[in-house]
This record gives sequence, C-alpha cells and structure tokens, in this order.
Amino acid sequence: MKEWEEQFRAFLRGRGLTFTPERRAVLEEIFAEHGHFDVETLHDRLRSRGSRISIATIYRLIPLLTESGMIRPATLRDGHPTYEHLFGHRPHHHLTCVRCGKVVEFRQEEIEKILDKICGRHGFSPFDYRLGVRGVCAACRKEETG
Amino acid sequence: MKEWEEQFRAFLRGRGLTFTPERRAVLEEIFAEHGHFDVETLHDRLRSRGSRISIATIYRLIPLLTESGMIRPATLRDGHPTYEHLFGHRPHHHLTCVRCGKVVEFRQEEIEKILDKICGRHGFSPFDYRLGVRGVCAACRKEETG
DNA sequence: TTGCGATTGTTAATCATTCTCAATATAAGG
DNA sequence: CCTTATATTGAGAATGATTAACAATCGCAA
Ligand SMILES: [Mn+2]
Ligand SMILES: [Mn+2]
Ligand SMILES: [Zn+2]
Ligand SMILES: [Zn+2]
Repeated sequence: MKEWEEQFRAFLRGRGLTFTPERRAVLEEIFAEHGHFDVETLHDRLRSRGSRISIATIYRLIPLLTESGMIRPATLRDGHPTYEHLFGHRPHHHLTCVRCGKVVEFRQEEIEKILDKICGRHGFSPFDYRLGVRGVCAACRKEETG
Repeated sequence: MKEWEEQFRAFLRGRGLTFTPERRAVLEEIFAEHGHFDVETLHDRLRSRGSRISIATIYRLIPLLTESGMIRPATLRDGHPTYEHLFGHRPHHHLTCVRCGKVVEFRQEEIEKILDKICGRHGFSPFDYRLGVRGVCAACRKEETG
C-alpha cells in the first residue's frame, strides 16, 4: 500500500470516517501526476479514466485532503483555487508567468529563516508561508519585445 | 487637490474616461482609512455616509483603480479578495492570524533582493511579490495554551 | 444647445461552490 | 448471515459573489 494511502486511511479512521472506492480513486489520481490542478480538472481526469464520480464528492473531499496533509492550496488560476499534492514533497514557492501561465517552482530556505525572525519579532507562530511571484517568463518576454 | 486624485484623474483622461462624483466618492473613501477592505465593506461605508452608489459601480471601478496604481489586491478573506490603497505607501507583506484575523504588515527588502536573484536565474522578470504568512498571533496563542 | 460616447442603477444572468435529499454502502454486533 | 445505525454518494436545486445587458442620464466638446 502506498504510504500516502496509509496515512490518509489513518486520518479517516481517527475521525470515524471510511476509506471508500471514490476516495481511493481521487487520492490515486492526485498522486498520479505532479502539477497544480483545480477541482474541475481533477474531475475530468477521473471521468476520462472511466470513473462516474460526482464533482460534489470531490468538493467534499478537498477539506479532508487538506486537513490530512495530502494536498495544499497552490495558487489562484483565474480566480479559482488550484491544489497540489503535498505528501512526500518539501514545501516550495512559485514563479508564475502572467502571460502564458507557466509556473516554476523553487525552494529557498534562506527566505524562510528571515521570515522566522520577522514572525518572532511580532510574536507570531507561523505555520504556512505563501510566496507568490508574478512576472513574465523569458519566452514571453522575447515574444513581446521581438 | 489630493495627489492621488490628481493621478487618478490623469489616468482616466489618458483613457478618455471621466472623473465622476461616484468615482470621487469611492476614491475618497478608499483613502479615508488605512486597512484592507472588500467590495461589500466599501459599499457599506459609502452608503453609511449617505451615498446612493450601486455596488456594481464599485465592482466596475476596481480594475481601473488597480491599473492606475490606486489600490492593489491584498489578501483573501474567506475566499474573496480584499484590497488596500497603494498610493504613497511602500509595498509590504502580511502576517495573518488564522484565529482572530489580525493582519500585521512588514517590509523586507532583503527578501526581495533574494527573490530578484532567483527570478534572474529562471529568466523571469518579476513585477509583483506576494508574500503571505499565516500563523497564530501572540494573543491567540496565549488564549489557546492558557 | 446639440450630439455622442461614457456612466450609472437596476435587474437579470453566470458560474463555481455548497446544500438537500433520497438511495446505497459500510462497519459493528448479534 | 441479518440488523441497524452512520456515513457516503450522485443528482439536482440553491446560494452568493461577480458580470453583463440595457435603458436612462450625464459630461464634454463642437
Ligand atoms: Mn507547486
Ligand atoms: Mn497591507
Ligand atoms: Zn510566459
Ligand atoms: Zn490572533
């Protein structure tokens, strides 16, 4: 059994909830590929694999997946949230190209150290850093100028 | 005339748009107090001052205010966007307490320098950094533990 | 003053998300 | 195996914030 499945089952058990086929299918699909997804895309992907799952079920699952640490909100895409699987991945941040939508992930511990200091100075206990940089990627800039 | 009004008028003129009483009222209200506001709150504030302005007009104004540099999106509050006035203020970042909603603003040029380097490494031209830290403030933590 | 595009308020439409509800599935106990 | 009490699901209705349509005004330039 995949370790994320094990952890999610444990989470559900702890809440008196059950690990159903639908929940298994969603979990599998989330870890099937790396990248940012929104609810509708996830639903489409499941359907195209033959699942008859309802989109309402996926909406209902999002909070459970988040609270269990399976996924986290990633960025906003046209105003609605996208998510990414979290289990087994170090936290990271995002550069987003506002033209083509390309997303580059990067990791920077130095920044987090600085932020920890700032939080301490204000008496804050941080548990989540969200660092979004919006800009224009090299390809789009070339297209723009050229 | 307030300098932001002057700048907003210039922006509108450049687009062949007009500076109306409604637009003046909204602009005044935005600079009347410091803090993060959402569209509904702004509408309420205007109404409570006797204005009969429609909320649709405010929604229509948001893009113009953003593009002219009068405001910028700040953070999400319960899923919908909040804004803050920008003119005359240095960019800054936010610590948000997830319990009480308190927001602390801070400025950190060191981080921006690091991010510039990272962007350069990936060929990105950044034009906006959004740094959100979520955590628990001192007061809420005391309440929690105590 | 006239003419024309911009602006506004009202109202209807959109659209993602949430809710309702009746039908099933699940797990535990007998 | 049955039984029963909950949890879960899918379908479709409801919600609520945001946008769009539209007819009535407004503001500015000729
Ligand atoms: Mn990511
Ligand atoms: Mn702020
Ligand atoms: Zn690009
Ligand atoms: Zn607090």
